[in-house]
Amino acid sequence: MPRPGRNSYEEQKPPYSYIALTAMAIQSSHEKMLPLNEIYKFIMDNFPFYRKNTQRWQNSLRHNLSFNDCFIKIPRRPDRPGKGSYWALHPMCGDMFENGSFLRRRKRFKVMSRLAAEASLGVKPGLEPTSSFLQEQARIRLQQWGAAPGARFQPYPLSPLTPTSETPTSASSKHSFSIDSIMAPDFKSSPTAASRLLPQPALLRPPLPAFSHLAAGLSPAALMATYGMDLPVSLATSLSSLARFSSADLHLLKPDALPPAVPVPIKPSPINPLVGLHGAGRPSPAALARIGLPLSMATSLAGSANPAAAALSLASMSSLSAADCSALVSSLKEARPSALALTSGLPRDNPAALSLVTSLDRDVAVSGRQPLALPPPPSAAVPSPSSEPSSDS
DNA sequence: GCATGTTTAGGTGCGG
DNA sequence: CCGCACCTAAACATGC
Ligand SMILES: [Mg+2]
Repeated sequence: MPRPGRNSYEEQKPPYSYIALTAMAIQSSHEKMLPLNEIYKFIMDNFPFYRKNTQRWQNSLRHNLSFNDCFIKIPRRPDRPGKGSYWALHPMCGDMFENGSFLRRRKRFKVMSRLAAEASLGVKPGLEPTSSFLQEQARIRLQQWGAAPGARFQPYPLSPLTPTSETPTSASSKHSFSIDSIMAPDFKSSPTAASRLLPQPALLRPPLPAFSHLAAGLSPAALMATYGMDLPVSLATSLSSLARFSSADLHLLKPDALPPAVPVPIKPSPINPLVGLHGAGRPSPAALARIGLPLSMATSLAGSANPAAAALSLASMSSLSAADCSALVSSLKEARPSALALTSGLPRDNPAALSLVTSLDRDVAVSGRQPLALPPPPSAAVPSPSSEPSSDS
């Protein structure tokens, strides 16, 4: 029997969960993201208990990374070669722990499931049971595009702050393809399905300058969650280090200051970096980005019988303008599974689709990075005369 | 083979 | 009893 006095620090299991340990490791890093082996190293350096039986607990830890939505992968860019992705905290997960002691957790963080997404979008539930339907939809769509090289992407409304009115989307954007042709192509393989995709405007990533004043203060990981493909770590770091973005900092984002887009098959993470701007526990405007959206808020806003009231309540919680809020709420209802799918990944097994996507990304790099007029900086909170957030129910 | 991820499955403990 | 957070094992895929 082990002596009570002898098995102290090095043999005692720390009272922290794997989630807590991993969050500690990630938050201790300057960029708020770490590769797997660095997470290992942090835990072993700081908790001698985990210097033994590494195979066992590391298996559990990897399970936690995959299973828990609060951990997301940040794709590596060519300027950071290495094994595996970076792991970061989901920008929406906020303060997972009471007071930050890592000992007690609040509610489990879960992003919108497929069923919830379809329900909030008013879409017929599909047949595939897997929760990774976003990736699957992306794969299917891209294969279709690969078969039809002239096709173009629907712009995805990732950031509601993106001035969509200024984007070169023609009136044909209302020519929506049938949702059924996306959701169940295997069951509806009519020849018109592919042609119905046909005229589509170019894929638009939210252009950085449009909301770069909001990028100031975000972690590099949060920025790269959306711009992992386009944003070098160094630029993400310099952006996040700004206390407040001013027009004098625009030179950081001049097109010639940005490196050329690199056609690399990297999965963009379906995360919007604008989250977390309004304090812990507060839903940010980006919470309406449909992706990475906490289920409770997505359903309540999308399902609100009174969109105007929902927008008003959102305005009271954020510093967004009333117009932005109403646009946000309405766009939530109009979101299509294809828009979700577009953000969720690239196929590695389809060269045709891959080349198409990378070429589109080059177009985005040119057209999406023109210097834009900055939206007015967030002023004081909206007075909101009827300040009660009427989340009808 | 090994590192990195994803997923399924079964188990424990706690609180309503 | 149930739901929930958490733990552990293991099968499996993928890329180097
Ligand atoms: Mg995860």
